[in-house]
Amino acid sequence: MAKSAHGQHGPIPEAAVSRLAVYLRALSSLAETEVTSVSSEELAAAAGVNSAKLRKDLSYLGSYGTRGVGYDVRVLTEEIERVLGLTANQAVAVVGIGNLGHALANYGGFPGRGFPVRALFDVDADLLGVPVGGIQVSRIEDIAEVCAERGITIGVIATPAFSAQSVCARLVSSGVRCILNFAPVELVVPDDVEVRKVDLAVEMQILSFHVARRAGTRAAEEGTNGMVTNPS
Amino acid sequence: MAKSAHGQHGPIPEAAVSRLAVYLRALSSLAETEVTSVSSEELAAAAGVNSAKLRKDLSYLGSYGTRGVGYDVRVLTEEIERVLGLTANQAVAVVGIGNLGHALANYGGFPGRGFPVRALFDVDADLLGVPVGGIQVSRIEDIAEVCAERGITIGVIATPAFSAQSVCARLVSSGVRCILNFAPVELVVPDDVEVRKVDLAVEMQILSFHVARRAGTRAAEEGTNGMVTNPS
DNA sequence: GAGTGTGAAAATATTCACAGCA
DNA sequence: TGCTGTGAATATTTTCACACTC
Repeated sequence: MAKSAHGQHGPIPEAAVSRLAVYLRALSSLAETEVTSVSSEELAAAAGVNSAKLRKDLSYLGSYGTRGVGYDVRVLTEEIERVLGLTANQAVAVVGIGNLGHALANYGGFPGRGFPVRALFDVDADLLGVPVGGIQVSRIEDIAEVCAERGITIGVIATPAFSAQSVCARLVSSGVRCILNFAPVELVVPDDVEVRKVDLAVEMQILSFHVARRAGTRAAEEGTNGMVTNPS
Repeated sequence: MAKSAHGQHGPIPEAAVSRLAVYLRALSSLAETEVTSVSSEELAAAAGVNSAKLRKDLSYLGSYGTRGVGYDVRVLTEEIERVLGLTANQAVAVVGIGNLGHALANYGGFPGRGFPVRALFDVDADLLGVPVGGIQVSRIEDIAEVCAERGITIGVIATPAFSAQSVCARLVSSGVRCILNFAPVELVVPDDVEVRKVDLAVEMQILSFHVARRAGTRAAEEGTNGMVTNPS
């Protein structure tokens, strides 16, 4: 068997995957300027990570840089896109056309292209057939049919919490294997389905923790009292 | 010095903090039923993690369970809220009242209470003074004044990428130390400012990677079936 | 008996630091 | 000389497994 000099070596660590998308955006910005080559130092700065981590992450893809020079913007972009599976377009369905669903539908293809929204679903009869962002809203009951018809591969759940699990089940039984969940519940899915959750309340609470901690720390350092229990 | 049996022992690992908020929601659901006590096993299932991890996470807060019994829902809820700093309400400002900003403003306090939206900002003159979700939109130039006036502690950036950094700078110089960023850029902030980023394109791309990988794996295994890929 | 709390082990992830190539 | 690619060292996170308490 001929061994290629390029190509993915082994499984890419999850943590690295989630940063590849970030590098990709940084590369896009560069591509818009006249820059054709970047060093790990520069790209890392643009992506907000340190350069050793960036080089390590890229090393999982293979060897696409040039020692003493850096990375070719075009080559690296294409390589990351290939690894992330962005060469084939994924068709997206958004379920739940409330405030958030509306916003998502109007994003029109999700920033960073490659993710055209191709179907919208809601229970609200008043919305049926109404075009949002150029796409008509279909009935939840028709998820299976419409998803099959339009080749949906990614489902976005933007419904209230109480209906998220049932919507999810419908999507899964329609063959959707990737789900982005904005509803504040833990979805139960088969092993071969990938779910990612975006939870605004959780993000806010994490921020809240950091404000609180900082305030506590500051009070402690203030010399006088504080709510501090932190024995360091 | 009297040593309390309770209270936080040391610094709480970042990974644990980000799950506390998830446990909190699971606890809220339980509180709505008549359940007053849960085991780590049950709570872990509701939160989508394994029970060892949950127990370890909770152990960073101190010892709030009862051996042989479990955790008191009320007590644990209060403890997590205290640690996350949810006892004091954080006032939120949303900057950029486009599709997404609109949706965020209408959330009205962010699910999971404790985060009332108290200010909205946009550059669009047509929006000035228009109430969205009950709050009037103010001018970006007035960020400093309005934030001080309303005691804003958390800023949410929902502007286009090109204005995110300048909006961020305004928020920071107005004293805001926590930022939730929806714009697809890496914000540069002083060390004492905490930024969390929510990036829909990145989430989609990570999902895309998993579809691609699955498809690849399946193709490779075609013939001899089995979901076994793990070379252990 | 049942289920927490936690050291110790294993797995992951990050950072260092430098050999090796353009 | 300059910068990549990567083993080795370190730090963090997860998991195990069991002593301990109710």
